[in-house]
Amino acid sequence: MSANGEQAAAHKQQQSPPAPMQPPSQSSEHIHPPAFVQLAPHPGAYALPPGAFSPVFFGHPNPEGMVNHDPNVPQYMPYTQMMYVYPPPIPGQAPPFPHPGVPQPTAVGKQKRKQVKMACTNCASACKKCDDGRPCQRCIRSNLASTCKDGVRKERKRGIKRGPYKRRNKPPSDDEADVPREQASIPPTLPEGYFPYFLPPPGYFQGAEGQNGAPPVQVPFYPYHHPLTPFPYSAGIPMPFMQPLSGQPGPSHNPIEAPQPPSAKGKRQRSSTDELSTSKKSKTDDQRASGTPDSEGNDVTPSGTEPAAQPSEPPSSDR
DNA sequence: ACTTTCGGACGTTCAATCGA
DNA sequence: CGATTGAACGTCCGAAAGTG
Ligand SMILES: [Zn+2]
Ligand SMILES: [Zn+2]
Repeated sequence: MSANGEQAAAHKQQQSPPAPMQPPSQSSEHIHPPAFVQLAPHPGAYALPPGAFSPVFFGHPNPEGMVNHDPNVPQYMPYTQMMYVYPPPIPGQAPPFPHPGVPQPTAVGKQKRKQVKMACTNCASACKKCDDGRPCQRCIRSNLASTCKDGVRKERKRGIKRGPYKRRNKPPSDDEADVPREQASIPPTLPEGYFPYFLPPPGYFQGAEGQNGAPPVQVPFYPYHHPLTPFPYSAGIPMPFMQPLSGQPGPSHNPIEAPQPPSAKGKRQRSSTDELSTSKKSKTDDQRASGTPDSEGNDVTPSGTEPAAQPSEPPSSDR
């Protein structure tokens, strides 16, 4: 199948993949009720993104749950660095709106899939996820390491006429017509140490809005660690998930969780003419003995020691 | 229940085309 | 000639079919 490039141009949305950056183990019973912190209006010179709130103090709701038991660290620590407070991403789910620390979903809230540059022949024929190692992890588990080798990429056809291209889009003219006015007010780059956690949609904090657009009085506080901004209470702290304050159907704001209609594809009938399966594989498969593949699609080793599957391809793309 | 197969969504590459 | 476009080509998700 992989050789057939005839694809319909219409890309229909597929089920959203599980959210990445899932902690190794997480249980819903670790969810804490949100604590609340007092907020103050943004004192700085930078405009807050719409919907962002600027807390002055951060505190862990439950000192028992703190990982940092350093007596020098106050239980309710003044956090002088400017931050925006938003609900954290819920493990296993995509955040209801963009969140740093979660790989940026596409505009429709979908996480981009990462592919290896070249799958081995075994994985390619099985249409399964490969990795950059040779032998790849899947072949190792399937005792196919001896036959694990790169496939040969076809040479692209040349001389194909393509017809006229669409008009090239000009560099955005002064009147950035496409940019919604609210977004245009957001500084393109926040100052160092600032990062928008979430931009809750309007009405997300139901009843929490202040009068005349004034900052809300209280918002739930969630410990969350951003890699660029050390946070005193970060690792190991279970993250409660934001629920709408009252009467709101929870996941409705999450575009990822938009209810998918039951599969529209018709039933697939198996064809007996199977050319790919001529190279028979042994009877092992990815998820075997590994429980389930992790959210990223990386196979998880039984021992739970992820074999550093992604050797982080060189940032420069060949060209 | 587990394994295998594979339809099709979607990511990547790169030749054709465009515009300066 | 560099930038952009967009289709060819590729990976692999996820569900159905097969198997014991
Ligand atoms: Zn492989
Ligand atoms: Zn392999």
